[in-house]
Amino acid sequence: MSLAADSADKPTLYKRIRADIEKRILTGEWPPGHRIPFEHELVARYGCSRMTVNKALSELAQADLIERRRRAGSFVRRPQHQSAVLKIADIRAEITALGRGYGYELISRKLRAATAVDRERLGVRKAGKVIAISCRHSADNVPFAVEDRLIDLSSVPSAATADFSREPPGSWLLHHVPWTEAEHTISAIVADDRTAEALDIAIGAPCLVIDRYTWRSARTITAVRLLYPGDSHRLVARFKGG
Amino acid sequence: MSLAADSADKPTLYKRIRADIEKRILTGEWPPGHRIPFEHELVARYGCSRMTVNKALSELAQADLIERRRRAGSFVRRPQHQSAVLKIADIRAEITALGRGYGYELISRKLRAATAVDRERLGVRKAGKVIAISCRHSADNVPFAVEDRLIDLSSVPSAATADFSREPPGSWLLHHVPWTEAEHTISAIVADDRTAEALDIAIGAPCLVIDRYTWRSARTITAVRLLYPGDSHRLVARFKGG
DNA sequence: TACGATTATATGTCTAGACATATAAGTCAA
DNA sequence: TTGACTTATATGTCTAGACATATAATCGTA
Repeated sequence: MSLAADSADKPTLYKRIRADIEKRILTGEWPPGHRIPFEHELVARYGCSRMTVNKALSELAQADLIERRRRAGSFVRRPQHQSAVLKIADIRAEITALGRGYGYELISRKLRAATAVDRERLGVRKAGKVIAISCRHSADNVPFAVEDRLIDLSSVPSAATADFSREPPGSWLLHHVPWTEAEHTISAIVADDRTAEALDIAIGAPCLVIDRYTWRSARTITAVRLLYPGDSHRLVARFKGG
Repeated sequence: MSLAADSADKPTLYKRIRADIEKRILTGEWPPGHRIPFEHELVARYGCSRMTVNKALSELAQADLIERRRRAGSFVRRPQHQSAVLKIADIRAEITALGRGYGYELISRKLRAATAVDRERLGVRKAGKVIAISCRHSADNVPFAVEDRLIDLSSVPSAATADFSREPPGSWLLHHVPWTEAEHTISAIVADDRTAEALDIAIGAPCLVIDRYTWRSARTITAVRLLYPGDSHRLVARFKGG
């Protein structure tokens, strides 16, 4: 019944208040829509100032666990946006993390003025230079994914001199272009003859396709298409809060 | 040069401070590793109390945009975990949001004691009752996805009396089971004869597979496998933060 | 009954202090 | 040079107030 935990704690008071409330929400004791105690009630219960309680509630609100409404109170939020955190690591890091030997092979690299197709793929209007890269990643010498990438040189001029024969472009970009936004589109296809050969699978075998479009501050950086053998590779996403 | 915006603003001061800093980070003006001004410097710059600055910085820290280190200062964070927010809406909501007509068809519903296969799929040890559901979702009368679901009745007893002939189990669960965690595995297969018929596609056509495993507080709730036609359906994920 | 004005109230923001604490940096001795 | 000790400092938390503001509830009126 009592909110306050009397045990001697290391965590600070506002963190304890936040954890207490979070626990009640996560266990379902306070279901979506439930009104949590008013600030002044929590102040009385924990014997602290309003700012301390306010900090705890503000953080819960920032984490979308509760919703605060003036005059009405604070309420447990309904699982609103069913979303998942999809971990799409840099492929080299991903393979290394699995404890497998990473292999990289540059198939082609072309620096050219952007064609109409390039511009459409990057979603830009102005003509400029681009780098088109095709490469293959492998794990323990087994093909893992083939990559087909376009980099907008006007956004990332330094890419022109990067050595993509040794370092995969995804890894290079990750370390040279900070704070990007991206959009992923996931779909499935069956392997055509070229894809089948590159991935060493049968023609007609299923492939998982990830199209990623990356930008920073409304500025296109790169567009990439990744093809994985569909039956071997798995994307794992964990989500919380829905 | 000046951090302060002199224009008459609606937003409160701490929000303006936060936005100012966020902008500098997102534009790359303050790259990863850059030390942002000390609290006392911002206090001087904005002419406010330390608590106001502290609130702005605390929120940036909670959003993982900056890292705060005692005695050292606050630093722009490196794009650390390459992750994406994958929106996987409830299928009915997803189709409705697209402005298309939603159709639902219950194929089978069985209430049974959990078999060994069921227990393994749910990741539970104890035997108990489960509901096995097979159903199909359609958009404008075109098959959209087929669903094969298992619900652990010991976790969700009320599911036993739910009417799944009219409401899809995913929607029902979303509204009756709050705050869950889930793990998604995405892969690709080619359609076998049964799948091909259910989705009205050719045998051997690509299919996108989502396996979702949902629990709450270490308690399994449901395991579901969704099959989408691979060339028509697209999962879109946006991510932000490196 | 329906609508408009008033009021009460919970949250939102802010201040000017305080003490705690982790730790970078400097100091000094072995 | 290395290690141990000290100190300065930036952040972390907290208080006891204040006024602002959105809005649910109430009351009065058409």
